[in-house]
Amino acid sequence: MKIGELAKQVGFTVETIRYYEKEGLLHPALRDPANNYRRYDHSHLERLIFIRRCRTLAMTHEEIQVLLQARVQPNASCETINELIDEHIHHVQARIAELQILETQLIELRGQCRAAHTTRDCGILRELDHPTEELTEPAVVHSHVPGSQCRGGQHK
Amino acid sequence: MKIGELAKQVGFTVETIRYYEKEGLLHPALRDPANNYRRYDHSHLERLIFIRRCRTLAMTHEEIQVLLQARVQPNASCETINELIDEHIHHVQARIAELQILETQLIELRGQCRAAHTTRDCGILRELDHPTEELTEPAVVHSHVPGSQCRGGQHK
DNA sequence: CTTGACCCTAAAGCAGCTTCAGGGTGTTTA
DNA sequence: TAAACACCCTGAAGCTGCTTTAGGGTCAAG
Repeated sequence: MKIGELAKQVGFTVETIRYYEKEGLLHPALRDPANNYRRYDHSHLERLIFIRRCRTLAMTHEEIQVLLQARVQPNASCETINELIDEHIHHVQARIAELQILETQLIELRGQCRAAHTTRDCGILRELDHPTEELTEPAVVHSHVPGSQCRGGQHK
Repeated sequence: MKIGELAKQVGFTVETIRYYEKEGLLHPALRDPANNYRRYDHSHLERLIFIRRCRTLAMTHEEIQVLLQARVQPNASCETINELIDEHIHHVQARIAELQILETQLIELRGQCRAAHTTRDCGILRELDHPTEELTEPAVVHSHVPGSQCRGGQHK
């Protein structure tokens, strides 16, 4: 099948599939000599479903690579896999904990200004200007789960 | 003071401070004519502390810009600020909910393989290969909070 | 024979930095 | 006085997982 069909079946965009090929997650497809279109078979589809499942579980490409490797070594121990999942769970849990602290702090902050005043008298701005003790600690330190690299202030 | 000193006082790296200047979060510093070094005063320090606090609370630069704007308009209504914080809280809460679903799914998955077998018999790989009903739904759809853009599989 | 749906590549964009390459400045110490 | 070392500068690339854009072929239907 062609890439559009594959995309539809598996629920990725065609761009994503091409991207996965470039990244080495998906084996390069054979090309139709006539027009250079990619041609896919059932094994590609299975692999993509596997990948999709892993991404749904917020695994990185690196983690997925490990699992894909393991998948083609039926006689190896699956301990690596268990450890990978365990670690991943820990990351997720750590992230949740961080965000819960963040939530608490934000609600506390929000409480500084219940009614609408002028910004001059806004308790929120005041709080942000002169951080209170217990609100000063970084809520979000670091993590590897969903989007850690992008947000969450780990200042140094 | 020079940038290194400022960095130490406020807890950012010098690179981050220069980056903030380039992004427009921080006003460009005056330069020492002798050597072109940046020179900072107390207002820069205050502004950076404000920014740091906001980043600790995982706000985007865009959100911080809004707050910084508001900060210099003492007579304006602070309703915008309240709304911004409220929305931010919602994002964080939504993100937590997503991650909790993810956690549940991962633990369920992990349960498929308690002892270490060969990968051939690994319940985890089996599950990833042939997704079960209730585990098929995307746990992480989207969000704007801490790192949404980077991770979390929103396939299409 | 043109319209529209599909395919291709390479490069840039997103967020918020960090790192690197390449090069000055300034103080201290041998 | 010269080397060593800490600090400053700029511009560009790298990180993650895609998405978007630009520019261009292929192919079936009307």
